[in-house]
Amino acid sequence: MQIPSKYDASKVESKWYDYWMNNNYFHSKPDEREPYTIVIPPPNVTGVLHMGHMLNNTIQDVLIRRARLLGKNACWVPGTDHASIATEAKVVAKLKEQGIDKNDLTRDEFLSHAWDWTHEYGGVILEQLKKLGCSCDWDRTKFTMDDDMSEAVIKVFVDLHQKGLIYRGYRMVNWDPEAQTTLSDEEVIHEERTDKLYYVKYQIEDENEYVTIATTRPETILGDTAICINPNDERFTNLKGKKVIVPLCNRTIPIIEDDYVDIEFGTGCLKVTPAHDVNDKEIGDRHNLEVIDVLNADGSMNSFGLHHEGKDRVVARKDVSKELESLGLLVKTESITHNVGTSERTKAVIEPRLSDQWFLKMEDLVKPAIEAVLGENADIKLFPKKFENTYRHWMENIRDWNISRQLLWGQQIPAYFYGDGKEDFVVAENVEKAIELAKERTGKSNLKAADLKQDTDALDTWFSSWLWPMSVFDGILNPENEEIKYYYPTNDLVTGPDILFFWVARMIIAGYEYKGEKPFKNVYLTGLVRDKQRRKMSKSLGNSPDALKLIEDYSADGVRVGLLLSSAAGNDLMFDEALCQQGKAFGNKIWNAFNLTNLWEINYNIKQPNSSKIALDWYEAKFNTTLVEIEDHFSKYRLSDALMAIYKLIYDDFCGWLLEIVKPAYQQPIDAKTYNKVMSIFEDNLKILHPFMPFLTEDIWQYIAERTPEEALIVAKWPEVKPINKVIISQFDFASEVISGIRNVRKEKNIAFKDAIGFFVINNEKSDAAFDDVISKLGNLDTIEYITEPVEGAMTFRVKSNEYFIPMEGAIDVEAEIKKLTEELNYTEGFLKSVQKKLSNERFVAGAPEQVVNSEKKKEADALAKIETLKASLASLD
RNA sequence: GGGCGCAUAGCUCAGUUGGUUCAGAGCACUUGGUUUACACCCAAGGGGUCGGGGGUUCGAAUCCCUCUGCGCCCACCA
Repeated sequence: MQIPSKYDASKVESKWYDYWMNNNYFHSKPDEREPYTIVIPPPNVTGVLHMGHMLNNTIQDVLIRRARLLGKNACWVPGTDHASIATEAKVVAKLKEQGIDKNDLTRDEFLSHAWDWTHEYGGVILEQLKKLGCSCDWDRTKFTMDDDMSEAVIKVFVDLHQKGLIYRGYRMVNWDPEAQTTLSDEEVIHEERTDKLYYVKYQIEDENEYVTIATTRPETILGDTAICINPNDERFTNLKGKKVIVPLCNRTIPIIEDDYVDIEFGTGCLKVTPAHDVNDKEIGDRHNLEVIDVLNADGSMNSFGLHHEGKDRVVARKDVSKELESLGLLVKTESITHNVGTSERTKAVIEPRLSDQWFLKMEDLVKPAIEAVLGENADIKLFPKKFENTYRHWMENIRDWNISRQLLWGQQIPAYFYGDGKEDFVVAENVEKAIELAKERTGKSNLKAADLKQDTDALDTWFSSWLWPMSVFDGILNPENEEIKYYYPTNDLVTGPDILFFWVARMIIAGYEYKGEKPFKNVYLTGLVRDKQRRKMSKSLGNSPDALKLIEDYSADGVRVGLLLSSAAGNDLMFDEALCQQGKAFGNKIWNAFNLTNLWEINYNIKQPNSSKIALDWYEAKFNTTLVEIEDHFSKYRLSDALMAIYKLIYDDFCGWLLEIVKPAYQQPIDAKTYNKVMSIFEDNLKILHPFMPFLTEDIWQYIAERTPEEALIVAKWPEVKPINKVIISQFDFASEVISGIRNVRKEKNIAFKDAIGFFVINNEKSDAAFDDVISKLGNLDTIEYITEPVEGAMTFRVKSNEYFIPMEGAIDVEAEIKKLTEELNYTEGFLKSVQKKLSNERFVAGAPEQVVNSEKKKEADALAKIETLKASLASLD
């Protein structure tokens, strides 16, 4: 048949992707087969494909395609996440470019812009996944803000509220002044920073004495409502019960005593600002202190900032310190290294801020989730296992989850206020139900929708994505539907360890709460993709390659192989384009192997050469050995090792050895029996490689034979393991050493391969002659003759105790031969000595297992035999 | 501050219960090669006191202690 001499990946890849789509192979519906399900970690709806996604989704596709080949009902559900804070930030920025201020828009107007944006960019990343070859069931594509998905979120909120697990509280929360929203504890990243520690004097009321405090935030002095000392601090007994005057605003505040104060730190005096520090808030609560908030929502000073009003807190800090200095109240400044909370998304420094927020009580919810991963009969396995510790630590120290966000893009909190009081609200799925509830609560039967004001906050994105494995199958709204019963729990979850808490842990929590069952059986945590210098790949560094450009340059198959070649689970992946090149070269190698078989002329009348027959038997044994190895790797999620095993099988064993052995001489035909067997082996190779290189393998598969759509490789049957002939493998290994020996002699003596040579063997090992025809072919030997006496005037080499002779035309360098033999003899004698030393150690013979002792005895015997051979050779040269 | 993990060839990493295939793989490197599938190729080869030190054992890359150097997660001390 006519095939292109070069493999054109870009054409081939789109062709087969279309073919798979048109034949609906990615689509799954419940049937009698065993399901194999993966839900995609939904990428941000407005995101673009980066290397992390490439790795992640390649792994998922490998797992899905393998499951499909194993005959399971493979279902990979794709989708995107509305990513409330990230998307809202992007929309706000875009509006700003157009001169529109978010605050000038109504809620509906803003949301309409956000939806426009979503519709414009929303599908991009999913299209990119198709280029990578991902075999997702696109008919099932979900978005976390689809109507039914949102409905599920609201239903869960109402339910948790009814259970008393969701509550509203006035608490110190993490405030992002840039996004102007609260964040959960998980969204706060602690960064080490060096700042100034300011020492400031406060005058004691009615005295000309001062106390000095240390603070990193002088601008909050204006919010001070007490000075605190440790009651046991003997230095300050004179201060007890006195008052001090707050600098700048000249308010009088008390000196209080609390054990919290560390006598050793700073001056031992602490300024207490309950509005701007979690600890100060607690002290304030204990001592009934006033709370003075000096900041606006955007981090600028409010009217309590007096003449600093309107300045950003950072600017105000400097200005206040200058002012203090000019007043002679700034004693000194020091450098201090401490940790500062920053926003995961906006990088802004977090302000502790008091406000009314919604919280989810976690204490009881986490219990089944802890048991599921860490219990005695753990239902969920993490790969690699080391993350179980991290998981445990987080789960056991969990605090209530702040789920409200002061954002518009997301599910709006279904709480409806009927009055101005903090408790004057009802929680319901919709306004109609809310009115009913509000009527009951207030006794006012004339309440209308217009009388109710819905809470303006939206829910944390993760409060929707934690339902993902259930809600994509409509498992929340219709818990008894056929799909959720069939596909849930899913099998494997593949994601990065950075969202272990954000997402993975919470899905487990939600799964047990709403299905009473785990959401997935195994969690495969990939590493971060880094560049060659170990730097994290990021847009700002510009070290992240363009994913689509890579696919263009190296083919999707090549990139997939490149990514997987060095990515053990949980280890960071040092990405190097050279690996993609290796992937592409591998594809080329296989294509050329196919090209070779395609060039052969088949003859039905010639007999199968013995060398071909034995080589095919050997390959079958080798293939099955590898197959067993691959199964083991897959069971441990060692995809990199599985791929490497296949790589070596195809590259070395199939192309390097088998094809070379069965390849007919120039312009000679091949016998039909060999040809058919080679092609059937080729097909088996394609099957096991298909999950990794889906396009190339499908392409060759379809060239090998006419196939109906039902016979496509993507839905072929994974090979079954057959019994392995171990003897033939060791015979081959021996033969390959002999061939190596021949090649070495040829190289040393500069004998071209086309010149056939004579070959003689003293078979001390009594090795089987099964592979002699193979040795003869690959060594280009005239004959192999078995002899008992050394050949004179020949190059020699040894494998074990066998000696091989290749007669030379010219003179042999006897000196060099003697030297070579002597070196070999010395080495073997040294080896023998060490083995014998071990064997003469009574404690070794008594203590070691029998098979270990036997193996040492075998080594001894082999060495003795070899020494004999070497000595005989040396004697014959003298 | 608390916890977890890592250190094996130039690079990226395997090495499961201490002995059986214990010092390995891929890449890179060196040398040679226009044999009629493939130079995106073939053949051959060099290269490691298994981070340092100590211990347990007949036997340690593997178990224990210690030191050094990295990485990650968690954390409200100004």
